[in-house]
Amino acid sequence: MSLFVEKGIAETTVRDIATAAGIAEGTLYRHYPSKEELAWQLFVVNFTAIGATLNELQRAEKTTHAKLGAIIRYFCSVFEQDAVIFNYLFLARHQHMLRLTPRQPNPYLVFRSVIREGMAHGEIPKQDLDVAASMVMGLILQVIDARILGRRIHQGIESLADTLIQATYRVLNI
Amino acid sequence: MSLFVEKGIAETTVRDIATAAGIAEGTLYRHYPSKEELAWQLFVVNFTAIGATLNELQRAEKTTHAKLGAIIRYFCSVFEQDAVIFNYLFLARHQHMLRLTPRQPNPYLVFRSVIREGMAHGEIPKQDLDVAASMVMGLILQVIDARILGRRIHQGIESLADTLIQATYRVLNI
Amino acid sequence: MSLFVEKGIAETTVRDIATAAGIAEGTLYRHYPSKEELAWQLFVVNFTAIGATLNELQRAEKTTHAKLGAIIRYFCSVFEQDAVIFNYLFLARHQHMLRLTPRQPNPYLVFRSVIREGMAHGEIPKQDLDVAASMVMGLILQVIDARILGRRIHQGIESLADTLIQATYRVLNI
Amino acid sequence: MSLFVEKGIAETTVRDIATAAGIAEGTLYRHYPSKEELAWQLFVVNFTAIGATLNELQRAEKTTHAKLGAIIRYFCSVFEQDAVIFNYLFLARHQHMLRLTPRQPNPYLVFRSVIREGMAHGEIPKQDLDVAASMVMGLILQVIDARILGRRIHQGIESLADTLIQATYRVLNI
DNA sequence: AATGAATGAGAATTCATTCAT
DNA sequence: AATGAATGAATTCTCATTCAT
Repeated sequence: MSLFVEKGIAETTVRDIATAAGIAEGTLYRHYPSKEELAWQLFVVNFTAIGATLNELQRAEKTTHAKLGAIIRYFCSVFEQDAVIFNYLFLARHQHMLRLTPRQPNPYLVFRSVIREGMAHGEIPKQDLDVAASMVMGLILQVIDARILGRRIHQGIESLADTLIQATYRVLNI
Repeated sequence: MSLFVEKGIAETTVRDIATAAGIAEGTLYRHYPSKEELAWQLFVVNFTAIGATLNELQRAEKTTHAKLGAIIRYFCSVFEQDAVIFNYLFLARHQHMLRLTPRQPNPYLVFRSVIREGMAHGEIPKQDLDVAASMVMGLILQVIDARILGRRIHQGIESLADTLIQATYRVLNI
Repeated sequence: MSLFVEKGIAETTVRDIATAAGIAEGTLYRHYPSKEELAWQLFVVNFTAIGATLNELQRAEKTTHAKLGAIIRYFCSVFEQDAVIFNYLFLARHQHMLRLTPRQPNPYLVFRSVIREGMAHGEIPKQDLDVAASMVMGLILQVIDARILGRRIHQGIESLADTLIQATYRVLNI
Repeated sequence: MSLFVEKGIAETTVRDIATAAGIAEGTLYRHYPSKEELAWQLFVVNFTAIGATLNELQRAEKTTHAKLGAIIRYFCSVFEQDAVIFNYLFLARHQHMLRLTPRQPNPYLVFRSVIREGMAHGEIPKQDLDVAASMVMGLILQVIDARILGRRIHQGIESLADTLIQATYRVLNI
């Protein structure tokens, strides 16, 4: 993933990967049928793992307010701890999005369903669901991206999470 | 740009481009020294053009409120009229960001300076400038991106712009 | 010729030549039908010109001794004055030698015929004609080449010519 | 080397080489990083090998007279046995000469040092060292070259070596 | 199961030559 | 007659994948 993030997927060769992994080029093919499939596995495993965790987190909370807080806080901490995963998922998103099935856990869909339920229960004012979910995802992702790459943002992770949570409440008009 | 957006930059061959352009492969090299440079030119020309237009638009307005409205509205209209340009800029961003000089007009910096001035004039509550600018950019871009790619969002462009403007005001606590 | 000598014939492009000559690429084709033909013309014109001059010089002298002195002295002076020609002829020799007809004036053949006549008149001891001519050509060319390229040899042209003439006499056993 | 000698280095394609070698084009690049580097390796390996052998040969002899005889005789035999190598070194000389370091064994320098020592020991009359060495190299190389390419010289290798040795003694005034 | 040399299709790029202006 | 943009065949080189060891 580091290599894919640093150089881009197409620009990373199988030799690069094998060297970095300390194995022979041919050995890679014992684990993945192709470079393309490796990139996909890396994407889907991490993407769905985060989706699954987010889902558990939101289910553990009662109110929409608390659910949003929990999942945003998790978002911030997981990417603080593993910027490479965040960057990879961010980078590979467009290429792999279409291959995701609706059955697979999906962070975007977790946010979406939390917001949908919030609207259903009257905790969030009625509004276009996908617009709302996109706005929330966007403001969070962009800030994390800026923090990781742009080096502009120097807030601690705790206060950053709080900032994003408050902003999310305001965007959703909670 | 269409080809780059459809297939990805690395996946688009010079032959693809030449064929689509109705010229010979060698002819491309009379206009651009390499495929890489072509991708960069396509990026920088359009990116700075949008940056320059945004800057003019915000200067034509008095209040921060109006400035934000004008530039978000433009964002929505440009993507509506030139979805390919918008997508290309979105796609190529990570690859080319580092090569941009601070002198070149830059949409992100326009948003950032409007927010900075708003805070200076007391029109926007004091907050971390780059976090605020990132949140605003993020919520706008993600929604447009979802509309273009995800096919989830079907609102008309007019009401979408208004939605984004209102969300921006709320995020910034105006 | 400078370009051909500096970079090699294959490595010099028509664009290089046109630029150096201050003309357009297409214009070159008004003067020469191809780059290959240009290289050939450059070779044959200079090669035969030197051959013709050498022939006149040897005819103006009576004795083999004097003939050899005259043509070696000319060799030294012409290359002292135009190192580029020497280098070009030296460089292009192998490529173009086969295309020379026996009718065309040829420096090697002038040396050869002077030596042949010298042997016929008893001025030079009998020996293998082509071996003798090659040895003489070789010792002269290599020294001039070393002087031009290798920068090892710093003798003045006058004394160098004398040295080569004396060496030629000794090699031929005159 | 055969291909380079027959067609010239620039005129020989990687495909030609791979086909002649009975390997795939890509395989060549597992052995040499570029065609250019292949040409250089072919040059330097053979050039220094001959230089090293010449050096051993001259050290095995006591007198300058014997040293010159031994190295010239070797020159004649190596070209007889490996005309392709000889031709290749002759052909590639100008392109690669500048990349040779003074540390690498070098046939020219062997001749030069034998002559220098000969002058130091009074076995060869005092004269300009580099002029003398160039003349000797030139007369030998040109004859061998003529024999290989020009098809003019048909002497047996034994008598040719003797002829060149005697000519060398005369040129050096031994 | 691991290796890494070999493969060969396909990529970017070059450049001698042509030709409309 | 000169120009220089356009051409496209040919070239070098890359690299995902295969396969004998």
